[in-house]
Amino acid sequence: MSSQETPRRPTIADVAREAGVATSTASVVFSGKANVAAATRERVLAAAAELGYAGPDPRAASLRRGRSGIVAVVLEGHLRAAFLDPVSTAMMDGLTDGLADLSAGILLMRDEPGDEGSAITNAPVDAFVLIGCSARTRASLEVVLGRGLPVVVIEGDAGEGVPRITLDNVAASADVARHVRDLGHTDVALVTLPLDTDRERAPVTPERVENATVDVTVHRLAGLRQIFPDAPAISASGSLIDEGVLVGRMLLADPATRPTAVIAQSDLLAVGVIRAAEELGLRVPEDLSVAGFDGIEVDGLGDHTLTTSVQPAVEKGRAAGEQVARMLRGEAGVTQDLTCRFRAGTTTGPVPR
Amino acid sequence: MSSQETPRRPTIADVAREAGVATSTASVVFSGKANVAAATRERVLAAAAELGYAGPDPRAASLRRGRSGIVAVVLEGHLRAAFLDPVSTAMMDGLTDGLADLSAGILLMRDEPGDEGSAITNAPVDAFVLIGCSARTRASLEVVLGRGLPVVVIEGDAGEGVPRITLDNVAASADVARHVRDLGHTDVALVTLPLDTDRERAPVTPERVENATVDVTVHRLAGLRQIFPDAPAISASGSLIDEGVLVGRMLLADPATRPTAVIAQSDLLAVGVIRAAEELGLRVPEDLSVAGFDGIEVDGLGDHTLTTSVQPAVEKGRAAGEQVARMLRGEAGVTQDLTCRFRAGTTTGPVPR
DNA sequence: AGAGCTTATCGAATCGATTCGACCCGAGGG
DNA sequence: CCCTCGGGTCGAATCGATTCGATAAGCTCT
Repeated sequence: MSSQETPRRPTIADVAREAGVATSTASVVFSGKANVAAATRERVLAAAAELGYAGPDPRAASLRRGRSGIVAVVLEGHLRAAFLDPVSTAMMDGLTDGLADLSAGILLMRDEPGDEGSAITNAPVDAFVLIGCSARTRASLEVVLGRGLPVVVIEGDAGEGVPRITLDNVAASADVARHVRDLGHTDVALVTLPLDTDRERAPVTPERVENATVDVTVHRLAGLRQIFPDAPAISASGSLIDEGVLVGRMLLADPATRPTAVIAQSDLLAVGVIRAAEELGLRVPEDLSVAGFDGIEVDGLGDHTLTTSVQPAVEKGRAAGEQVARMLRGEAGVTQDLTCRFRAGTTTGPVPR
Repeated sequence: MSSQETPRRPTIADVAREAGVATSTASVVFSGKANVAAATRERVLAAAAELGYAGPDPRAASLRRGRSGIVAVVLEGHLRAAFLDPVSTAMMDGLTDGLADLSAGILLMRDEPGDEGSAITNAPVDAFVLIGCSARTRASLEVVLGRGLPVVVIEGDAGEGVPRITLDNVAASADVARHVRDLGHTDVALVTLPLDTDRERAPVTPERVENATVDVTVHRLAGLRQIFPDAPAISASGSLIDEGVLVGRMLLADPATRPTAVIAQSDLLAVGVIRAAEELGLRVPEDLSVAGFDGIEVDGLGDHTLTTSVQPAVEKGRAAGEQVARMLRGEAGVTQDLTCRFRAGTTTGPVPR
């Protein structure tokens, strides 16, 4: 009303006073948690409009309610990297779905090295979804559990009491390897995901496996090694086509030591290997069989369909979202093991004679 | 100490009592905003450990502080789509950089159709970054402004008083077109980004341009049309390689009407067009010149370097972040116009004779 | 030793909303 | 005609921490 400058934004108390009702009544008008006479509602709304009140302050509301409506998703590494991976994006999609009825927002954060002052300790969130499982993620887990918030871990082991969403990585990898073996291949090379946060691109040695911190990598490797116990392996520094090309060149450069089949732990890596093979004039699958893992749609494969194990990426995210929703309702979270489905493609074939 | 069940999480008051200090002192121990004797700090920390107190509740802190440490990023469309676009991800990267000294988290949200109860009205955030500019984004803008929070708009016009981060899309597009014209091309086709939220893949007509709601598309088109006023154009339904392939097929299928050059409004689309050309047995750039926009790294282009205009995507995000940081410090936000840099690649060449 | 400081700690107000029990009043039932 | 029931509204407590001004204690300097 007065054109004096109003130093601060109006509060619900201001609105209530203007409308001549109690603040509790005004509050109820906005939250709709109780019956309010139509006339009263009108007056409150009018007063709000008058004062330029844009609704309850979410900060205050979340304090009182004990809920902020935000779920944190903690990924390792640069945010950008996470989203270059189609599996991650598919998962995020599923996650938003799974959280839909909470109408919760998703707060992305990386697991920062610095424990103190980290976003993980300070963010006003209701629950956490941890993705992947590096040593760093484990450290983050401590912090999160300390805050007493619900946690769901995707693709990682968080210890007792923390629900997980996992894949049958071992069995699915073994399926892929078995398919390759059944085609007659014995001279097989493996391309693994990063073993640890160092992400070194280098041959995989027993001691490196011993010290590996990324469970997915280790599990898939175990599955592959069930079939090919002695296959040489090189770890890539990330799940990228370009990485696959680099590793592919390492594996295929020397005709003398060239394997007849390469199994990669991700489709992107597999595509890279195929590209490296093409560079070297090798035909796939006539000269070289290549298999991947994930079952994503990959651009640029020509007419090929990648032989791979299709993981339920969207489903993974959705499951995580649903567990979070459950836990926020006070029910116990449940660990879910999702299964991959083997898909024979056109990138694998019989051993060249 | 007692193994009685403690119904609720300890508060800072509990810790203070246990340590025998005032809550204000305990608070200061955690925030570090004032000097505390080492001995006192120890006692408080010990008490906290004893009680399992994991630090101040961020909800309460954000109420009191008036800051939640979260910045909302509003994108249009599915979150997933945003992350399939390398430009978006680069921008997000820059944004996190720009916000670094705020140590703020980023809350992703879509501009939901439903105004009420939307995340946009209820999220406890300190500021907003709006990306793109559809009609929906404009609607979101209203809500945000109503909340009186700082807003920065990337690639869109938000009206007076709202700082923008923009590109010289018109001039940069004209540069690309000029390069193509200087190579002698007169028979040029354009591939545009979506014109509106319908994202229809269809020939661009004057009335469609008239009703277009996506500023970027319109501006880039204007730049291209400065040089090629009559060039036919087809709008893609998104910035994706696959879309480029589809549109490319439409443009190139009929040898009779086939242009000698195609200018796409994004690199991904350009790559798609190149792929479509290769499908049809056309050589690039001998038979067909293709240019893009964005200057991203694209996988799978072989030895080609795309002719394009390189936009400062990371810088765009960083600039937005910095403006947000400024506004939160109470200074006025400043509109920034960033410029693209033309890059001649190997995908454009002289007109085939 | 007293004036003038700095340092450590305390109390109390405050941030802005939500929510629960109490209260009022008119309508319906016995 | 009295009593009960329930819709509508109000007061006041509460959520958990931050912060500012006040107070007390310890020191230096003359």
